[in-house]
Amino acid sequence: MEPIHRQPLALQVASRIRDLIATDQFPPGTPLKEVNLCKQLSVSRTPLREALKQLIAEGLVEQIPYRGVVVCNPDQASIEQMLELLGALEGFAGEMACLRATPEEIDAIRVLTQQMHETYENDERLSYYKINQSIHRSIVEFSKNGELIRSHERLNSRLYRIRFLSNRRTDRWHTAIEEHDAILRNLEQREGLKLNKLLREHLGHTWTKVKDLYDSKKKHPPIRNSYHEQKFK
Amino acid sequence: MEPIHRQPLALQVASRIRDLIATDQFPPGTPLKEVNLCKQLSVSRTPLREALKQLIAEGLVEQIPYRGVVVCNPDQASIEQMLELLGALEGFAGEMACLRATPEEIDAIRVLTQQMHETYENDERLSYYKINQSIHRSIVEFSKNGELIRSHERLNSRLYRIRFLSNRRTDRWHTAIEEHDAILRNLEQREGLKLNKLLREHLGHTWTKVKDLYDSKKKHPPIRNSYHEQKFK
DNA sequence: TGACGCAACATTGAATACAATATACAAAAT
DNA sequence: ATTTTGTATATTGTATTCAATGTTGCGTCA
Repeated sequence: MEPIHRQPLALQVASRIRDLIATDQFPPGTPLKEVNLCKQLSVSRTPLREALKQLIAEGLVEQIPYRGVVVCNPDQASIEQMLELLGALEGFAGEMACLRATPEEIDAIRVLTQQMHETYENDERLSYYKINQSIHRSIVEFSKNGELIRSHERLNSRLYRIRFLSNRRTDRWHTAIEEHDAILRNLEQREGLKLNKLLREHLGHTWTKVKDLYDSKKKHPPIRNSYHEQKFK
Repeated sequence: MEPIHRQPLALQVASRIRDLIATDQFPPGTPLKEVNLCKQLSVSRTPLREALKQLIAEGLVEQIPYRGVVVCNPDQASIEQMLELLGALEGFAGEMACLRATPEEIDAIRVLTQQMHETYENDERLSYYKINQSIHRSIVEFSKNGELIRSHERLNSRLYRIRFLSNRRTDRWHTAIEEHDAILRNLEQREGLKLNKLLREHLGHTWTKVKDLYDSKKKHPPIRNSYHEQKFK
């Protein structure tokens, strides 16, 4: 029988903060002050600190001794590295999925790819983004490698926000969909090596999108709303 | 001038426990009771708990609510998955290293490989193990991808103990060294794809070694010295 | 004899109190 | 005027206390 899963407070706090970061409510640079957060989340410092420790381990926030925890603001270089690694993980996952995915699972990808086309027709960017995420997550799941799935999940969550922000760009939308068609085809035909290459390239293109976003930001630097932001440099 | 790096207590505690697990002083199944460890390490529960949270995030220990933390005892399936992922990471790292390693860095690998030969001649297994680790770690470093390096480091540390234990087997030693020669050759000639494949296969062979160890353990189950061990099942 | 219930104990979860450290600002010295 | 230094304050790091939960073992009752 399925055991009941408990959620210690620290875990709940961690997921909440994760969400707040992913949805840009805690943008990079935000100082996560313990007493403030305690009040906002109605928990005491102990579980909050344990949650922060977890986020530190995930690389979502960074800690400076006696100075506190701030939301990470990865620079271009580390984002490029993260996407490169994500590409490697997904590529390998795709290769394994070609060996291990069941026909039913491939059907599921087919359905999702079809839905992705529909979001394109209807210009629904948010749905597109979510379906895109689903497809990639599914492919990784079908590798049937739990470690790989967890690694991917963690890295992906760190990139969630930045990829979401770069999703507004519409110029690469069409080619992205074509790439997904190719991904589906190669999965259907169990062409592991080709799928690996495709996925790595696909993520490489994501990097160019993100890079454009960054470059345009540099020209028009956003107004900072937190006077604390520069404190830690 | 080089800044002084502080080590919060929790971090120090975490590395200490990590070492204790890697060196098999805390074998799988060992319950990590907070008050005990506090006394042994002379710290209070708060930093200890934060350290444990970190180890949980790393996957080195697992926590059951209200029942405590125990050293993970990964089964064959998850070890296989971990090694598969490690192979993918190292393979990809090797591919990138072919693009990015400097000649001096490749020289360093050459030196290490030579030293590895010497440990083989002199039958020094511990040195062999450590040099082997150095080579693999170096290749990953030469990928110049910090994210990849950290992911590899974490996964590798989880496998440290089990690989160390399986290092006693001597029958695959010679072929392993030959593989390392091939790895060096392909790195020198910047044959990224071939090196990728080689490294993945190399790790695949590690799996067969580990598997043999496991299988022999099954026939002669070790005597358990902790009466708590079975408490959590 | 075996199952159930209850109580005592052990252990973790959470909150609070206290100590260590860093920052900011003002006063004093050059 | 500028730099330095001391002190107040804010914030994190650590220890301790209290509460919640799980386990064990014994006694009672069918």
